[in-house]
Amino acid sequence: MTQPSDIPSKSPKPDGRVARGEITRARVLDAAERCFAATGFDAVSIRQIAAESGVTLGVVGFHGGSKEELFRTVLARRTETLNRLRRESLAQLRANESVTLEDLIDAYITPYLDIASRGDPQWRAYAQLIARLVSDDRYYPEMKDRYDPVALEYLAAIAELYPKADPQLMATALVLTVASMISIVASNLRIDGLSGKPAPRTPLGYRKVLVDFCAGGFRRAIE
Amino acid sequence: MTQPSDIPSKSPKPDGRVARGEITRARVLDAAERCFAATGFDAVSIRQIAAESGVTLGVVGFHGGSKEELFRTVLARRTETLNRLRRESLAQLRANESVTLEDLIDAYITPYLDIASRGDPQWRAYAQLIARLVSDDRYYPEMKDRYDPVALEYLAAIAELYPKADPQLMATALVLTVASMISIVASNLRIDGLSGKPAPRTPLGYRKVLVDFCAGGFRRAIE
DNA sequence: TGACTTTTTATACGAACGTTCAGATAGTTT
DNA sequence: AAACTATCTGAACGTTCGTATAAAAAGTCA
Repeated sequence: MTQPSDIPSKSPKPDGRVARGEITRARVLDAAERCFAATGFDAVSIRQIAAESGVTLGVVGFHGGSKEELFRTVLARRTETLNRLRRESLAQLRANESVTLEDLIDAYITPYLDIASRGDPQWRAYAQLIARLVSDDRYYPEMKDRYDPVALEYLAAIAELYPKADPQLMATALVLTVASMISIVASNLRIDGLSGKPAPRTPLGYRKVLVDFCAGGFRRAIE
Repeated sequence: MTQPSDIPSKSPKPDGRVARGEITRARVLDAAERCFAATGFDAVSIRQIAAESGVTLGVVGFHGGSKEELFRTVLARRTETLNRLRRESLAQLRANESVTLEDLIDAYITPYLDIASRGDPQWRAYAQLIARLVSDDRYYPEMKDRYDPVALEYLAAIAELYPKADPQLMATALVLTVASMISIVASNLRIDGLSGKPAPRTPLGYRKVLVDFCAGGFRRAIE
């Protein structure tokens, strides 16, 4: 079930063979990703990560460095892929003649819903890890450099549709859009609780209502 | 500056005098509230809370019990007040002839923005603590019983305006509304980063754009 | 094969953790 | 004043934490 990861190995040998420890390293990072996503940085111990990845304690330090370094490595690992997906969605839209606000929001949101809904549990873990961090200003300086550039590209594209809109209102609307998007990934529980029926199983099941909500809110907020 | 707390003391003596340790207990709970809000449950040590409240280590245990108990006490302490504010807002609306969706959303989110913007740093801390917890399914079972009843009252009021709307879509829209509301309290930083200008200083400054966004999104999502 | 590098094991260290408690202190009641 | 209860102090307990490291094992290259 685990599809091949699209994360480049750190140091491939010139002849193409990966270094010996690369498999172990991936196992450690994957386990760390799952643990950090499940309970957050502080609640996870190196020993838990070691047990989860099936290696001994020292190996985690050998491949991951300090706990802080390990955490930042996990954070950084998949951002480029996610950014690329979002940029591709945007480029694809630009090929069309008429682009709506709904198209743009859908293009921004769907890659994230997509990876959170994939079969690959690692991508799901990463999506949940991000959801855990956005509510914490401690990690913003780090996230800023990784995610804001693409967000600004989308803001620029939206600004073409609404040239007279206040930039600050648009930035706020985008932040609210992201918060809505992430809340869907972070918790499926509450929607179940508030409506009688069981909610969709995967984040992708919320794609339509999410785009509706965010686009409707966005348009209303900036006018 | 610290205005009198509206939290009832635990065990007032029959003659009205508070028990001796009640002041200390409040100091401990306040300090715990600030610490938990700042960095989350796991990153805070009892010793930090003791230092923050200016008492010795044992006193924290004496008044707060175990760390888990202390945390749950802090969580529970202010919920009734917040629920009361929201119920009062709703009751005030019902006195009016015509109530709009905007009115209802404003009535729901304003008490929260209000306490997060107050001078009292303890209410601000509590608001941020809540923001930290909603993204964590571990605490949902606990939060559910405290907050969902009032949320359901608002859902019912909205349902009166839109009798034909799908309950599940409405529940989803409310969850997205709450997520938007909380994201404003959780982080002021990103909006600054995405627009050039500095953002409003307090959450209340976002009241209008937030109501616009959520009401516009809500109406669009359920139709 | 033997020298060399990379990886893994097993263990240890000091620090910090949550919790407990006997005894000191202070306030209240008789 | 004496007995009593509530509160606080200071120190200790056993555990777990992150990190470091010497030595063993495995793999690579001459």
